[in-house]
Amino acid sequence: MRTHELVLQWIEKQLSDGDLTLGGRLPGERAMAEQLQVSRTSVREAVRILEAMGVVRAGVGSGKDAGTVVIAEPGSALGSTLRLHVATRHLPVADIVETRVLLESWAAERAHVGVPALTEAAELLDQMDVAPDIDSFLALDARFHVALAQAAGNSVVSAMMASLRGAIENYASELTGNLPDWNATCSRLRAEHRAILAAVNNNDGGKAAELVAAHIQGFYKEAGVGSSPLPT
Amino acid sequence: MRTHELVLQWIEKQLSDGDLTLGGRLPGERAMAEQLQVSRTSVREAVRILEAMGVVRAGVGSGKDAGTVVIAEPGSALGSTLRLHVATRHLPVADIVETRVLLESWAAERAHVGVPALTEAAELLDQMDVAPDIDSFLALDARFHVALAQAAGNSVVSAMMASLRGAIENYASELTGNLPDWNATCSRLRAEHRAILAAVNNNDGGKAAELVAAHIQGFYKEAGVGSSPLPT
DNA sequence: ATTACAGTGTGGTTAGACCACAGTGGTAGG
DNA sequence: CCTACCACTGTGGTCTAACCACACTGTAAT
Repeated sequence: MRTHELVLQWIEKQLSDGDLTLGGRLPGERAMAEQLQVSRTSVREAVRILEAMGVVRAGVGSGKDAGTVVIAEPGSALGSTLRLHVATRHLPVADIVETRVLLESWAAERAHVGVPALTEAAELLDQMDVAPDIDSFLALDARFHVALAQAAGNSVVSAMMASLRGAIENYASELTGNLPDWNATCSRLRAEHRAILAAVNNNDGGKAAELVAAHIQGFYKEAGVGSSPLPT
Repeated sequence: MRTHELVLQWIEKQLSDGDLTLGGRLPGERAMAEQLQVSRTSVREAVRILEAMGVVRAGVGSGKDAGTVVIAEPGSALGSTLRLHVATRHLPVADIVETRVLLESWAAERAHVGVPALTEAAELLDQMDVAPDIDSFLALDARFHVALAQAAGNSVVSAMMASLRGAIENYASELTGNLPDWNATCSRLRAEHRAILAAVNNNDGGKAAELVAAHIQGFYKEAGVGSSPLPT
């Protein structure tokens, strides 16, 4: 077993034993190196991995933001991973769209009314009405969909949707070039968003799920990407 | 921007530009360090991150398995990430079970008959009939469910199911202690697996989806975990 | 009381060295 | 001629020792 994996194992044990909790600080890199009888290099490689996984955040200097502290951001970490794999051309757009439909319609059907995520979703819709350009509109759009998914209260589904956000923004941005009339599409999307949120707040989960599925598939169809599943 | 992030960016560009493809080799660590005018340490940290993401695999020595080569294993990478976050107690079991039901019933309904993954699934069932102990049975069980999910041909859903595999094995192993009679449960599970596979091969997607959902929820219910969604 | 500054500890980065490993190719012995 | 051996080469893996920038902290001078 490689040295940095040993360090990783040690830190993971501290986590599952509860010796390290959310917001807690890891010992300094030099201290860990001495305690585990390894070089600081190996400790650093382990920390780098944890950082990439969204488990810790490293900060220089001293005080509140300094040191290596435990965080919980699986979404952004899974997002970078997906982005890298998309770069290797091994995750087709159609599959991402299909997965979105699956996750989001499920979440829309089970959204808990009154949850903070829905308030955030409503605010995002207001911001989208005055978005200055296409890309900022799409960024808000992606955040709206993530917020909607969070409303179902399943942390795994939330993390997965958050991880898709980056990919969604990218592809949406590329596909807008295929649209005949952005202004018309934009207006339609905004109306659909309002209808979805209304259905959710009205406790009409079934309708919300249908609307979400139609909303997502409608955009990608219009932008020139079919929604039919492709074999890997 | 930190130095290793610069290296990461450079490698990602090589990937999206197609200069680096699946199975391709990265330049040696020393060569990259010189080319980018950074230290070998920084290059190594970047490579370490890519390795954690399942984008590359590092091998010592020379020849076929040597050097740092581009692979595509988002599943195992996402799996480790999820495992770490479970260790921080931020991903409840109930959410994982719920997500399994969602992904697997969807996949069962859309499984493509005749695809290699289904052949593998059938072989796994045969091996489960002669599994020597509980843990190896559960390991095969988890692989069976992943294979089933792959049959739908959506690479994103496949990667997500693969990433859940580790968590599934862990929790299933812990929960078997709650079962009144393992032998009885094991027989039932085997029969249910056969029924699911038969429904899939019979092109009866709807029935397969129902059976899968009942199969997963049944086990966790029997082992003492409710299937009701919990707020985060 | 306020200001300026040296001190301390953090992660970030670098250079240079050595190791184990696995193939390659030359060479000595059969 | 063939075989067995062995030095060579290039890979990632690890380690040491140093320096940097940063941000806070305590102290001393104003």
